[in-house]
Amino acid sequence: MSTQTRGAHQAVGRPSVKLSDVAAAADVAPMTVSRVLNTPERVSAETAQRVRAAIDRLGYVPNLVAGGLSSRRTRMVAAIVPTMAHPMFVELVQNFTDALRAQGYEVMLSLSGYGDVNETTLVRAVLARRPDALLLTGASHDAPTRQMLADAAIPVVEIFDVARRPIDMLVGVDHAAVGTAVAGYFRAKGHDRFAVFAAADPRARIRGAAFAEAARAAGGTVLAETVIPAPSTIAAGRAALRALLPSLDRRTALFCSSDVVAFGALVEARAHGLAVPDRLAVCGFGDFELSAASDPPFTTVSVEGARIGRHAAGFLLERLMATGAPSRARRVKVPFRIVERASS
Amino acid sequence: MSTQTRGAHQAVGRPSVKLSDVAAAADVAPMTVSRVLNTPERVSAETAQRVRAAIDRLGYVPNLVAGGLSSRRTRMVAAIVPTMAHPMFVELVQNFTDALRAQGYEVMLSLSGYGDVNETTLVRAVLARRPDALLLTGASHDAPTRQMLADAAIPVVEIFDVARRPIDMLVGVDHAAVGTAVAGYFRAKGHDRFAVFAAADPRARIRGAAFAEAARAAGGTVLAETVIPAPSTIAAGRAALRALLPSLDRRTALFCSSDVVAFGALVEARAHGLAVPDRLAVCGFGDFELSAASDPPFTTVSVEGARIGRHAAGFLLERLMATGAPSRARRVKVPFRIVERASS
DNA sequence: CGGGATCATGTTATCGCTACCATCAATGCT
DNA sequence: AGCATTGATGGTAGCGATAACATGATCCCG
Repeated sequence: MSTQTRGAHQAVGRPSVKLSDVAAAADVAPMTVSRVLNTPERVSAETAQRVRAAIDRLGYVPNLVAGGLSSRRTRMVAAIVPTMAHPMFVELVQNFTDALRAQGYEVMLSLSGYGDVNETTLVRAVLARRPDALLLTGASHDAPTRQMLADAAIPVVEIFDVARRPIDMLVGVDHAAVGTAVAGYFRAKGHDRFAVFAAADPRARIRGAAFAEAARAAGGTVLAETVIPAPSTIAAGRAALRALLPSLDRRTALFCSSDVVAFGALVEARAHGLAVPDRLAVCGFGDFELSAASDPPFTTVSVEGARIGRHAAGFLLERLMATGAPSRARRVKVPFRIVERASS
Repeated sequence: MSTQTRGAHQAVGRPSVKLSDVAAAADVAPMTVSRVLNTPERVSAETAQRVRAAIDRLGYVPNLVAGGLSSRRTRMVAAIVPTMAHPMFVELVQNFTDALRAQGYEVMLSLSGYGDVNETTLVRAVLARRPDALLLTGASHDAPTRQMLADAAIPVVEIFDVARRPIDMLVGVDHAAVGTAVAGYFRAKGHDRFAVFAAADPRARIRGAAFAEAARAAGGTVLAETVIPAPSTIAAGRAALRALLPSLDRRTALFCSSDVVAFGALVEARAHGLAVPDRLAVCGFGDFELSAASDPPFTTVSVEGARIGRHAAGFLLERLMATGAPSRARRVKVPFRIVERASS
């Protein structure tokens, strides 16, 4: 029937419809079918219509693996985030994905967890798929990772952290400033006894450490700097507060590295009849829906994930769509906001 | 320097290290390098070592795009789930990913949302990347989608729903049975007035409808079948309960299609001084951490996402690793469990 | 001690698509 | 009218890897 010479090699499965089949059916050259799919403006309307009809008739689904190899562009952007259990990341990824999809890129999502997967290994696996660009959470990466990224020569945007020397582009959140700001907020309310529950995650620890430091610098007492296993849970928040109870004989201000932990602490406080905010003032982090709906609703730090996602996508797209303009490093710091509620 | 003939074609960017470069550096044929990476047991120890040294020295990262085209195996499994905002899906995906990773497959995750993305379009985009297998949430798919999946000729597992005629394999949850069981549970507690808040998501609606039907069949009164916009939020649960308040003049049993909604309903109930469980009994769905930590902790339906993920991965792997055994359709129904707590 | 079996490695021919250049017709401009 | 320009389409040559087969070398055992 067709002129294709089917190699003896790899005769597995039914041969699927390919671009050349569509070309034959529409009586045009394969290259023309490719143009209809990728640069339709360079094909005459009637030819395009004929080709589209053939595509529909044959149920052709382009093979982006082949296309990616040939063009050296996979139209895919990889995103490495620690978790999707955190609503901020959900929103971030959603916005990042939407912005890229609008420009014809798909996002390949990889979850790194907290420490259980080796970053170098993960990045290598991701780069093996040859993404056109990469989003990376955090801004401290080891030498082999940085080397691989440099060799890959693709746009990279680091998010959710600040770095002295970013790999390429950065959409950061200043976690130390968050800790300091929360301490300042509590001080302004007259607190002089503090405690902090921080998850065993680099950025949570930075927030916690900065909080403690600022609290001490202001002459306050830091009763505890409790480290909570990542990922954060309500139960861990309850447990941490339970352990702290004996020290809570006077008015104390507590900063939790996550709203989930803060909620747990509040539940435990209530169970022990500890008055909030008179005896224990609480501030969380993340501005999850929970923080507003809890009883009492609690104060928290809000960071707009959506904004980070959009910014990051914008930075990458600027590079990806660049016609000839020199690519420049970009960095932006995303603001945060203390949302005051009844818990403090 | 090297013997490679670099085509004039596609001279973009710095040429990255490729398999043939490693081969040259290690003084072996390209095929041998490929073997070291894919079937090391077929290479002598000393050659393998020499090749590995060259790989490390050159910082070679294999190109899976090229490998995928050549072998027609991408070592990638696609997963389409509606959201990661639901902890059950997070757990499901995590377990699915882990099980596949252990066998050398990576998971490409796509979020379909609830209705905003056209499934056919999404599936086409996913298949264009030629995954070796596919996980699909839900079990009702339109004709074009089914056709594409048939043409793709890859193992497909549908999850979280039951179907009369699954596409291929199925790891289901019987949502109608959930609704019926919850109604039965409430009846056993002497309830005769019922209400249900169900999200505008196919499976949530099935749970809600089955609940209402069973309640009526038992001679009960169904005060409301409230549809909540998907995705579920605490606020929506509060609003729905607020609207229902005028009807709650007598003891009523409420089933919510999500723990998030149930939590919202409880918060609102407390705000209005409605006694739980005496006046309002509540049951959620999902067994989120929230349901146990809330005050009061509330009854919910637990479905093990981890189990679904593991099962689904197992089914796919059975096919993917099949040596020659005839592939058979598989289906399993994952059980659910009503976890009784203080709210009912 | 010889021939088939096994092991380690090399050679060849694609996988399905697209960049680049060539071709040819229609068009614009002086 | 003559010639450069533009637009639509086609032909060719890879992209970087691997399946299948080919080749020697080594091995085993009667």
